[in-house]
Amino acid sequence: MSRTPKLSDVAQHAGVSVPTVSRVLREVRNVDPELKDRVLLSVKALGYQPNRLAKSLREQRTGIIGYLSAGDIATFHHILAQGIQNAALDHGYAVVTGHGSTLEREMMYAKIFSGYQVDGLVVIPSSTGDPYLEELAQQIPVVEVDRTFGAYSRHSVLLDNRSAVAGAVDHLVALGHRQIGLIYGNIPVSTEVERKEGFVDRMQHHGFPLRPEHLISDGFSEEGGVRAAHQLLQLGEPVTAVVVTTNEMLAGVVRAIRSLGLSIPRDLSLIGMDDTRWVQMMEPPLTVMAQPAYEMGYEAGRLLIRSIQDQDHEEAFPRVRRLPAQLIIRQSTAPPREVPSMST
Amino acid sequence: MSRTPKLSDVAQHAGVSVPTVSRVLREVRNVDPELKDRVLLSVKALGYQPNRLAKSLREQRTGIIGYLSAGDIATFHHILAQGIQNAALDHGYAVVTGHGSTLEREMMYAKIFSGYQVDGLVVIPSSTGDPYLEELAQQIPVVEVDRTFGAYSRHSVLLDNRSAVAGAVDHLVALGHRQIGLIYGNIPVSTEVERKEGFVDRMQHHGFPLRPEHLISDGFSEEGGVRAAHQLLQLGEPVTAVVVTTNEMLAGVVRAIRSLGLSIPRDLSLIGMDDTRWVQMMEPPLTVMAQPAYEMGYEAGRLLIRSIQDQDHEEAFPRVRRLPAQLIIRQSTAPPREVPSMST
DNA sequence: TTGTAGGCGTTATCAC
DNA sequence: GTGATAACGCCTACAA
Repeated sequence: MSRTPKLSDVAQHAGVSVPTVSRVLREVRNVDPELKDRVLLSVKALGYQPNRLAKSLREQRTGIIGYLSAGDIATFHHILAQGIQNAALDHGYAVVTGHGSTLEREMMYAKIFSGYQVDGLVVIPSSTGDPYLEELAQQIPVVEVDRTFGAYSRHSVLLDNRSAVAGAVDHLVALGHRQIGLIYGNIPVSTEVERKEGFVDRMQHHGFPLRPEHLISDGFSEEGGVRAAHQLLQLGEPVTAVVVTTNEMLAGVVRAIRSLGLSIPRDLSLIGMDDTRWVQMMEPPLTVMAQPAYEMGYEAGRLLIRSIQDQDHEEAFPRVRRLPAQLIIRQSTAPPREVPSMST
Repeated sequence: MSRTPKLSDVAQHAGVSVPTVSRVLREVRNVDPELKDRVLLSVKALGYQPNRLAKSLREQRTGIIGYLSAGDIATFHHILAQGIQNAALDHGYAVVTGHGSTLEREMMYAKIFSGYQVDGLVVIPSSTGDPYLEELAQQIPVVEVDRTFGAYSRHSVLLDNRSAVAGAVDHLVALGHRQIGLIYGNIPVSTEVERKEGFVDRMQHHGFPLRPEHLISDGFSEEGGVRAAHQLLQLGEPVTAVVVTTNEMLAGVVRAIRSLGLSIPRDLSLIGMDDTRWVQMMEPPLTVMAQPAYEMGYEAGRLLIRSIQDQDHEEAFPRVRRLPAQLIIRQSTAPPREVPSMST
């Protein structure tokens, strides 16, 4: 007998045929109760565990989904991954994970996933031009999460970025701010594009003239945030409030504000994105738009699995699912100071 | 022809036999250069991709390793996971991930990994009594990382917890502190045990009398940190410095210190564990013992894969690999204030 | 050097 | 209701 027992071992032990054991285990068709008992006893006795590999090969489906993340290593994407994990677990799938924030790595993982015959893929895309991913997307369902380029998949689970930023703007406007700046990342990813557009739209909705110099984009990093903040805050006509679209840049903005000797929220109101711990522990705790990271992950996993199991009715599915952000008001936002040059 | 081309399709296309194609692709044995070219051309033409499932079934090894994490969702374990991912990628393995911080989920994942025939497993154990994990560990190599119960595996990659805490103590002692408190988690996990022991040993090494009331343990959470800090700081004979063994509790300790109106480091020096962003963004930035999270993950992955590929020489391997922490001095530690009651 | 045959562990199709 | 038999895609003898 081999190292681990297989169906034929159980069959021999129980004195029945291999297919009978298989049928008992899968509870398919009727099996004589007595034989069934004998089989189950033998399974217990031998400690039989089914081999998913053989099952997968035979059934032409692995029960594995891929998760390819190009996200940064901050908390948001980690929590999102938990959501996917749990959705998979709840539906009997396993997750093989890859992390690739460059096109090269994304391509490597696309090949790997393809080789492992994953049944579907959740992806936070890093680029818009991965030929392997495109090919994969034609063979199996792919769900984009967090960001989209619209190229790979028919389905996506995204934040309602426009509403999120609009909510931030509304909050600041209600406090009395009129000169509001936006700091965002300069890479053409959907989140950044939508957040910027949402900002512009909402400012116009409120009838505020839009000053191009109040929209600053820079690198998607802490350093980018530092540079953008310096640029924005050293204008002749400074803003009284700033919205920052990414957590990474937010950290840089905070550092810059400190180094300029400005006080939050006395001199400047600040709204960030993503409710991480440091945002809560800071002095003062920051007002942010919180993303439902776990829910986004779970929803992406669930949508993918439904998509896998339902490939016929595919067309009926929604293509894009938007989840709302939540404004969490802390102490980094307050009414603007009276500006002497304007009030006198 | 089936949906995706297989070896026989390539063979037919190239006008050779199946094993020839296989041999060309695996670059094993000599193949006539002309046939080889024809085969490679056909592979390209058909877009053939090997099916790992069949390969795995045949070879009795999957090239998949499991990663079971019972870690929290803070940054440390996420970075560690990146290390494992990259070690796997570098050696041609894929990673299927599970997250289970309870015994129940740990058992579920152990079964899943077993079913997928993973070649090995890296685990941050959540408990000491998972029968499925124990069984799995007898069949495939298992490496514990971050913490150990010593029950599942012969190998582990851990922080040098004793030295880490000793370094923190030394730093505080050099600043002039004598009354140093320790706040640690009250669950019997190796990290907490070792850190506490390291603290006690080092205090005794310096010849300072150890006061039991200066060693406070509480729940492994922010709330636990709050409670522990209140308990420690409201003693008759208060400490001038505190070492906190976990990031979660550290957040609670900071909150408690603030609510008590104490100033860091004027009234109290503070050293934490784990160099996360919030620790850097805080006012003042905290002095911490930084863990080499990525390296720990990579090392665990590498050790596991070596272990998988080298099952014969297994015995020669080291059982425990300790990686050093690094003291990062920021502004939460300073000499203690002169205590009037003692100096006058 | 190349091809043929058999098997990895499972499920599906058919007789019985 | 049950048991042979074939097949999933690949690799490894062994024979040609």
